[in-house]
Amino acid sequence: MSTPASEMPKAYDPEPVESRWYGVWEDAGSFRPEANDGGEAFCIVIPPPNVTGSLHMGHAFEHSLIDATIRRKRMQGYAALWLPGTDHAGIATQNVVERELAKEGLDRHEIGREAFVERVWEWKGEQGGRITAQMRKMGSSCDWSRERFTMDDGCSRAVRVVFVRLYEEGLIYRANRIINWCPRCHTALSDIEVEHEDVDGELVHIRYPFADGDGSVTVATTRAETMLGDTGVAVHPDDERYAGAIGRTLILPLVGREIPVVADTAVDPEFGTGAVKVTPAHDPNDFEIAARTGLPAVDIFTESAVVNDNGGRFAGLARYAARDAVKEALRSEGLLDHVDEHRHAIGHCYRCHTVVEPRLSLQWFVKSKPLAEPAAAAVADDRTQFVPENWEKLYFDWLENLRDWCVSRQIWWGHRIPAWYCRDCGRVIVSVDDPSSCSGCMSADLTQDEDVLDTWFSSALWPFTTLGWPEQTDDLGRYYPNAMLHTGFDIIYFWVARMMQMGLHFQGDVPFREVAIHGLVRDAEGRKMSKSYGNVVDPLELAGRYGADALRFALTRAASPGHDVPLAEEWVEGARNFVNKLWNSARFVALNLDGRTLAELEAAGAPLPGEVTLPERWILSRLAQVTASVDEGFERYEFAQGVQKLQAFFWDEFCDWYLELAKLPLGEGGASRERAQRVLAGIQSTILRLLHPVVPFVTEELWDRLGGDGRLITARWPEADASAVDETADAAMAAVIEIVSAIRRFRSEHKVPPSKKIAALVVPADTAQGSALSDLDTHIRALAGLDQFGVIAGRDPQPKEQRLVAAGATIVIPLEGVVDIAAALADIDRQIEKHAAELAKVEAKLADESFVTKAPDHVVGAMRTRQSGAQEALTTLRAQRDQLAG
RNA sequence: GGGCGCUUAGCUCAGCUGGAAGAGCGCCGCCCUUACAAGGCGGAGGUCGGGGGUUCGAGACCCUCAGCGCCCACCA
Repeated sequence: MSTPASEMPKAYDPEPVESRWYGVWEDAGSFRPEANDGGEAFCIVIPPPNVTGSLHMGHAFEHSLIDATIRRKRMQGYAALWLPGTDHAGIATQNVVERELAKEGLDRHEIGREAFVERVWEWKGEQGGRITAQMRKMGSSCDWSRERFTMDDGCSRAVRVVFVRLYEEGLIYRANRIINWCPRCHTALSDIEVEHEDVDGELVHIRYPFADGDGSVTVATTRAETMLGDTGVAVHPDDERYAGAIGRTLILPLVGREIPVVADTAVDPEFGTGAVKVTPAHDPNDFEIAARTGLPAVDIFTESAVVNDNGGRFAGLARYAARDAVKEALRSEGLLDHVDEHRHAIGHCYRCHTVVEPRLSLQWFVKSKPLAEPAAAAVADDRTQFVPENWEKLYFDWLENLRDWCVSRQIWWGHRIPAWYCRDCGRVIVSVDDPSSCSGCMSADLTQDEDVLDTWFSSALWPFTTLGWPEQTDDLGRYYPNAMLHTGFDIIYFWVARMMQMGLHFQGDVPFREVAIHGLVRDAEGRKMSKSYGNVVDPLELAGRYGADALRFALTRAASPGHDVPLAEEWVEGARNFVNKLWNSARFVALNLDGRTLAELEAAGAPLPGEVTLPERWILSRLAQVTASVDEGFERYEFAQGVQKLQAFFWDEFCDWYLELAKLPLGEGGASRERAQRVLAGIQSTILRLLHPVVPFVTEELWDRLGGDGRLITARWPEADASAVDETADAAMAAVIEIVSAIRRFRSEHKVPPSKKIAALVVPADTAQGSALSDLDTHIRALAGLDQFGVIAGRDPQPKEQRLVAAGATIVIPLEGVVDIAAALADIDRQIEKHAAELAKVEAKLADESFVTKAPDHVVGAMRTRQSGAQEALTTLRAQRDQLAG
């Protein structure tokens, strides 16, 4: 023991404890799986946070779950590995550094690509350690010797190997397609990087006159400015209204271009006017119509969504200014038919929230089908299971409707695409290593593709690149597939589904056996934490004030798969109180161990000396049950269930009842004291170990002070001792508790001061109860504040006595000098009322013929027991009432 | 337009296979009882969103309505 128990302060102070242990653990190598070398592998890779970010509440929550999972597995003897790392977060990080540059009045284009990337690496160097330092503060038990970064050498090489392999397999290709373009970030985005939002817009109806001057066709559009890029108008081939129009030529207003009317079945005759303006460069549908009907594409926007020279006199106008100008011009030419209100969804960039522009451009794509099908199958046949299962449906739906993934980004921070173009022969060379000459014409005049890959491309490889792939390392063999993954539902598409695809394709097996989905951390009112609400809480700040353990406890106590977690400061305060209670229970135990350690007493173990008492049998029985159920809760990631059960057991049963009851045998000395010490030690030790995955710091500290085996607490995960379960003891103690509570209630209701000792006699429900009560008479006297207590076989109602019915027993309390008759009568009337209501309810049930015949015997039997119990209670109480009233 | 989820005590939520309504926080009394006032003891508070149905029995299962939330969607 490092500190004598007598020096334990009354109030637990987390600060010195939490700042001490992390280093000890790390120095001992206890976060390395090698600490359990012979054990079965159990690996979780971290969902890599942004390298330049800082720890927010969502991380704190997720990490609490991962850490609880990994610490428990470690205690169970697994070679448990929590593999940490960070993500380069392409667009996000680039944006941050660009803002830094802007403060200096600089633009990335001014300093050039090389200098800019250098700048980002510098930034990463300065900021990169922050989040990992914060994780240490929170107690996350990562193996930092294996820490990775998505852009470190190994991961970068892996990305190239994957890209080349997919390219050679025909699963990566380059094509001119309509992609989602962010005019602020100046890059393409994948479909899921676009967030749709309903907005009130307009449906503008424009007349396009025929070239021959004979009439016009009216088209409807939500984006009037794109008419500048129209190269045709499409109608449904069966639409009689336009039967004569197909093949005729229209004059595009404001531009003057001659454009044809074409027929295409993609047109919905019901919508708008049934005639669609076709803008192949700025709308995916139109692009496809154009592809089928041979219409050309005219790009009218710059990369910033400003009208370019193809827009004629509108050139130089930003897209919304152009929209107004186009409408105004059409109006003045009398071609603006009318404008309807129209609510529709428009896409925004998920990084900067700018409205996304569909844009025709040359990009790299990953073919989806061949990768998606095996990924769906692996979940369908349970090689990977989602917890809770209902997220699987979402996963399947997404994979089924997956379109090819645009993976090229026009930014500078990221994995540069390993493709080179030969200036001489135009050949495309895709290669893991930088080529020095063209593989076709041998020319040395090569230029590398300017684009980088989507950040999620490297994330998709995380479960195996972090283990050393493409090298066939020992870690890869040992820890792939990962045991499981903890992550949020918001990145099932971005990340989970893609890891499944890549893992299956490149490793031939799923990346993890289970995916436990957690919810969002919300505030006390259930609102999402966000800057705009101003309800964002800093986890480090809370941990600083209440302890990392308290924050972890508060989060874990509410965590159940798939569900959001509300968090208010009061909850954390409550968790802090819990930790303090734990501290003090240990302090009590420590003060009563005669300088011995938990380990010594546990080793002394069974058989316990002397005769094992009811409270001892009971608490050991309860411990066994609770251990089993906590273990099961953790195993199923039902942390809330496990933690709440443990909390209730520790506080309500162990502290409130057993510790109080133990004070007597501890005072008796001899075998009684020895026995109580061993029981206390066993329970305290088990509680510490069960709690350790959730509140590692305080439990380690207490183990250090009381444990005494010179080892860290991580040694053993407790197993439930099924043989300790003792239902007889459970029932007997339940009765004792009920009887003591009844007497306490009586005292409290009649304001009998604690200093005033009263007497009580109990007529037990049966002989077993009777002997339990007799055995515990001293305890009961202490707990209920009695100076006299006795168990008697029977007693007729007498004047100046009160009767309480509890657990089938009758408690007799002399009233003389304690409570006046009127108050006692009122008390009895309340009890009579309660039991009469119970009897009425039960008898109504038993009078129901179909209940008695159809319900299972044990249910009917239980009902009969309740009936006789209520009847007896009423008989007793009424007789007593007559006595008092008479 | 599809899909998912939620509606239980003042607040946030548990209630797994249908058999006497729970926790934490808050609230109201009484207590510094030598582990803990960050505590102890006692208490109040719910016709489980509405309406149907299945069942001997429904907070739990089915249908339906209402309200809220989230995700997906290239009808211009």
